[in-house]
Amino acid sequence: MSRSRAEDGAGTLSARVMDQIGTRIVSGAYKVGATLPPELMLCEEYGLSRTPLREAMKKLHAKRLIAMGPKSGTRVLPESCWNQLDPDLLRWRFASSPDEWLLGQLQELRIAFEPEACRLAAQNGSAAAHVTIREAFERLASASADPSRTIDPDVEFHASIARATQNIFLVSISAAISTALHLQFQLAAERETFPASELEQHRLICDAILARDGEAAARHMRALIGQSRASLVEALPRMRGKRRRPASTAAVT
Amino acid sequence: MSRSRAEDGAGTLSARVMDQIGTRIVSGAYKVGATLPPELMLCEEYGLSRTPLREAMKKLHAKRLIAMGPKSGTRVLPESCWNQLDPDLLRWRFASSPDEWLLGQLQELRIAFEPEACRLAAQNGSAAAHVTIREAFERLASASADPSRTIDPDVEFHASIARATQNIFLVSISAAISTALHLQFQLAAERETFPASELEQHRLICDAILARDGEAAARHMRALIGQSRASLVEALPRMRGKRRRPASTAAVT
DNA sequence: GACTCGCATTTGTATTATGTTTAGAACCTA
DNA sequence: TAGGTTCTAAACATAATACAAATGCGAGTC
Repeated sequence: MSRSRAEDGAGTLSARVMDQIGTRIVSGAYKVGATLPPELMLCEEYGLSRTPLREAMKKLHAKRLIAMGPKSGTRVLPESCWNQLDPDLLRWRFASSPDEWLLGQLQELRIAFEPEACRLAAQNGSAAAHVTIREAFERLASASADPSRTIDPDVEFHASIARATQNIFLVSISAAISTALHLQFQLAAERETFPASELEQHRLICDAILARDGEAAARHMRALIGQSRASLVEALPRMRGKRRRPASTAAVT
Repeated sequence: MSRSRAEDGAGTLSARVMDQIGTRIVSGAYKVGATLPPELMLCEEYGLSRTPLREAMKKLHAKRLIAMGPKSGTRVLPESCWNQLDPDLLRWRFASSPDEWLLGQLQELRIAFEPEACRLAAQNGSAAAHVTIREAFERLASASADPSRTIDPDVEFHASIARATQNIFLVSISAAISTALHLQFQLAAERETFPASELEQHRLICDAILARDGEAAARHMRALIGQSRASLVEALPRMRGKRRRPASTAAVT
């Protein structure tokens, strides 16, 4: 009975164990390609029975982090197989090493995704969806004095644009980006006030979408992401400067 | 012993049951928001014990199709929560109703990502990755006489571009797109020969990337996706013309 | 009528036993 | 010795059962 039953966050036992093992995989404690211990050994290590352990394994399997087979054991799949957009996986990544490389990867994803989302939101978005975007912007503007309170409206602003596209895939990707943005904004929340230039950029995006000018909205979104990155790289060195290289993303052809 | 043990495809029991229940959810047999039968009832219905059934449920949970709780039962989550890029989910969608709406959604996703992927592949791609792209193109060109044999090289062409970006998120999205493209190309494979204009467009993309001209590569990719869609909408009416509207993607604000 | 308490239902976890698959060793043959 | 075959056993896959925990819902009470 080494586990005090309340030390981890809430949720079921299988969810907590999935978090633990997932974190260990992402952090490299269980290396890619390696075979992790047999189930019975893991049961003993984490102090639980096979039922919840296997349910945790099946969830990791659904996220494509591991492969299981008789006799061969449970292997950690190469990172190129992982479902990198899974919110849980993103949480584990940010918890493990929110380094410059990860933020750069995220930046590239946003540059690909968000301008086009703006274009579609301007083109396809319903009037009600546009109102939601405007409301999120106004909540952001009214909270801009207190940076810690801008996180939620800022994330919601970007998410509401994605929803306005009426595209299920972009909405789904937006869920991943929202998770990552929330974690990223927490890193950058130490600044004293929300930068006025970024707020202005949000306003330009909002206005362009409501005017159904998709091209301008996309352009302003690109500018915002660029600004956001610039303000982040100067805030990042306050953290530990661990450096990670991909090393396996495009290795196996 | 109602189950003949070989009627379904290969794989574990939990995987097969996950496929069945997932298909039913996607097809609407289990409606969004509804509470599906208790576990013991499902066990009886599918003729198995709770252990593999729950493992299947946990995988659906990891894909965010369902939420489970004591007494409250197992509910089908709204589509906006689903991980729409999961390859399994895409398979179920195409099996259920590969209609014009779904292909339009996919088209929008591709327009958002593949041009930017081309730009990054031209900019960041290693020489080896570029060779891989060229090889995929050459396999495509040499098979262009027999459309059924162009499917795999064509999918591999797009996937190799994604890998060349060295961006884990784009590679992950590419896995979803590859699954969808494979299913989509099978629909369009009835044409007699691979269109010469599309092959030429592939060549332009390939050359632009190898010349590290990201802007041109992106432009040609946009053109290709447009052509691909045009050739598909005329091939689609041969299928049943079921019409589906989203109805819940952007409903809950 | 509102509030509390307890019951019944459903999921969550534990335990044990047995079946199935397959990597790897042992063995046999040419 | 090389090659293939068989065999074994380790590990996962499935089953069956029991109990614990949580919670929606209704009965009972104030």
